Amino acid sequence: MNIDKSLLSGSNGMLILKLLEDGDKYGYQMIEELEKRSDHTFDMKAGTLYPLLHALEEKGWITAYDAMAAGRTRRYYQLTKEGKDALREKEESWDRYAKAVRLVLKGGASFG
Amino acid sequence: MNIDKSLLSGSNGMLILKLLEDGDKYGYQMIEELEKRSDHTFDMKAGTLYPLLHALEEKGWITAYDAMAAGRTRRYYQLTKEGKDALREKEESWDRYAKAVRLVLKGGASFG
DNA sequence: CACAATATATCGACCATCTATATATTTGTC
DNA sequence: GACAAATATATAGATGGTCGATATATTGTG
Repeated sequence: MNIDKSLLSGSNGMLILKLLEDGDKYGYQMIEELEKRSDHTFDMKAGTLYPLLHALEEKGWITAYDAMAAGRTRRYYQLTKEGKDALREKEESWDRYAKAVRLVLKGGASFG
Repeated sequence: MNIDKSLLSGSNGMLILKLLEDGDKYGYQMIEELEKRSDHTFDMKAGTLYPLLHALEEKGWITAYDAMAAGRTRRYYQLTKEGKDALREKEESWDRYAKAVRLVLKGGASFG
């Protein structure tokens, strides 16, 4: 693929960045919101999310801070400027990819 | 994800099966047609395609036969009944997945 | 008090894909 | 006729994303 392949398998990164557009969130909350917002299609695993959050942090796309809530320390994540830019690019890549898949699935004769 | 994850990263299998719906094809031809039909978005590598074809063959979704064409022996692949069923399932999974991504990207407030 | 739900985290494994490489034939060009 | 480019198939090694399993600690419920 000549389009960002890390998105195609790794669309989870895009989805997490998207969630953070609405405001800071902690890990467990993201799993729940992703499930709700996807109409119960997505069920991201903790074993997927936390390594992903750390990877996004290393890229400088999100930053983390600890805060007390409900008598418990929670680790909140915030979208950075760079994260917003990355999100925009990933959304564009996704649109292109989804459109291309639709073209192939619509299929029939050859194009060109 | 509670939907067929092998599709999400591995949408290539679905796309190949789809191409074969139109008729038998050989490997190199599939790479070219995929590029044309996707409006030059997809550029599948030979190192991706051939292992994939062998995997699809092992699953019984396609069968292979050799034929002469242009003074050269080519290995053609044909979609089986099981392959057609698998394709239908993968298309449904793709629709669900793409719809869920759209929901998240449309985003904004929380859903129920 | 036990148990489920909440909350974060790491590890080992698997699988899809890529790059690089190998090999052979056909077509086009000088 | 020689050579390069395109055609055609194939495998090996590496990378990267995701999962299941596991660990740990707290909060709410019966």
